[in-house]
Amino acid sequence: MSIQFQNEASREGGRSGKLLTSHGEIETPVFMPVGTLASVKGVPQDILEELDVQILLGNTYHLYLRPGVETVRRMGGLHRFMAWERAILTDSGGFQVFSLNELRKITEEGVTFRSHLDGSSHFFSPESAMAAQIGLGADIVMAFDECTEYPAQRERVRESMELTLRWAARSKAYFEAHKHEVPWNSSPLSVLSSEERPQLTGNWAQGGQHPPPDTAMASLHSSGQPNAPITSSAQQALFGIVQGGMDRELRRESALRTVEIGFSGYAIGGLSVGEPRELTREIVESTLEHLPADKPRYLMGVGTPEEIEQYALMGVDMMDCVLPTRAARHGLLFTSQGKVSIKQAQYAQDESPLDPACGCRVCRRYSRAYLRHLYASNELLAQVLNSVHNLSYYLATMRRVRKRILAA
RNA sequence: GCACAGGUGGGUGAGUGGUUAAAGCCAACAGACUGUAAAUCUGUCCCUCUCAGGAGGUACGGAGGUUCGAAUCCUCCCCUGUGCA
Repeated sequence: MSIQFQNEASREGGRSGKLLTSHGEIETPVFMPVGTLASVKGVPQDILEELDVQILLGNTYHLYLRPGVETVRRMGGLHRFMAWERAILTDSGGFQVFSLNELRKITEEGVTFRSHLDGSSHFFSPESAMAAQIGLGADIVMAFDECTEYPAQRERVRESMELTLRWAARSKAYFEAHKHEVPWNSSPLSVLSSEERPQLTGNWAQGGQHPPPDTAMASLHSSGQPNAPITSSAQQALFGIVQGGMDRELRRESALRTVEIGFSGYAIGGLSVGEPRELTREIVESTLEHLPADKPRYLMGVGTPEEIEQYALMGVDMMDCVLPTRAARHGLLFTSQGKVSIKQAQYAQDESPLDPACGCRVCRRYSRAYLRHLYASNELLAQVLNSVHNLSYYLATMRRVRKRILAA
């Protein structure tokens, strides 16, 4: 099977469980740091491990442009390439269709992009996006979707949603036909050290050793009992993405029809695109109702520490957001006392730790005055330390939420 | 001492008679950031008042002058750099 989700406890609509992937087990609800270019900007992998990051995001579009899917595939896939043995999820590139809006052209067949790096022209379709994600070899891959802009007319939202649904079916069809081409071996790599790991020669695609046949979705329910032994075969899982803009009715329809196509998990996409925060919450809430309880639910691109806590307690299992890392690089830090803009003059002489309630390596060691100085001096270390702290804060927030749900 | 080249707002540096309180960059200060084209972007950045649209004052080394009008032209002075004595 591609992925297992075991729901262990629920409370106030929130739930906690385990997600079993080919590269380890993930406790949910989980926050997934974003490592677009096979790197969480500014933070080395060993620190991510120390922070107890269980799963990272990578981006198909960016990695496709550089270093290229073929390069990553030849190096054994993203895990080996970036020396990260825990789980990885890749986004399909659908979001870039949205954010690179000046450089794209969408047709039924797919999207023509112009590279933001050199202006060269490229084409992504559901099929090619799947092929790229299989080549990269993340544990969880996303269907190729269109992230509907906001605001948008209802007719436009519906058309966009229909396109995403057609692309979802195509994504799944291609994925099912080609998922055996994943660049890693069928034995769980996470339990092997680098030395023990079988050398991948790169001819995996030419047949020969295929992973065991897919037993995927069907067995998901039956083996969901809490005490079942954790055995994950090496296979990717494909998630579908619900769209439907800010329209509850279209969201419902999108959810039902996406579930009908059948995926290992379901994402709520198309939010955090400029709409008021309150509206985001309403749409999340009304979309969650229509997603199956036995599959992981992934809210894409959200949010602040308060938001991820809130959504976790509403029943969202997975979230990712660039906010902790980007804000960190820009001097905005999240603490138990609220936001701290470390660049402010008021911290120039402040000897106290950034967040006295935080046990992270940054708060244990450095003063606000020092962090402000690093930032003001444009020292690289500022970005590193700020990112480590923010991620630590996000991860700690989710640990707290899990604990709270499990204690119920 | 002579000859050139210069002295502009916190710094650097444009501007060589009139929308010039004076470009751009830097610094400083504040704000934004939510499936990463982001070590990015936006605003403020001489002083005072403001019914927030503006109003007034001061300002381009100093002092005079020419002109309706000067950072810009002229005279003298002060200072800096380079070269020659």
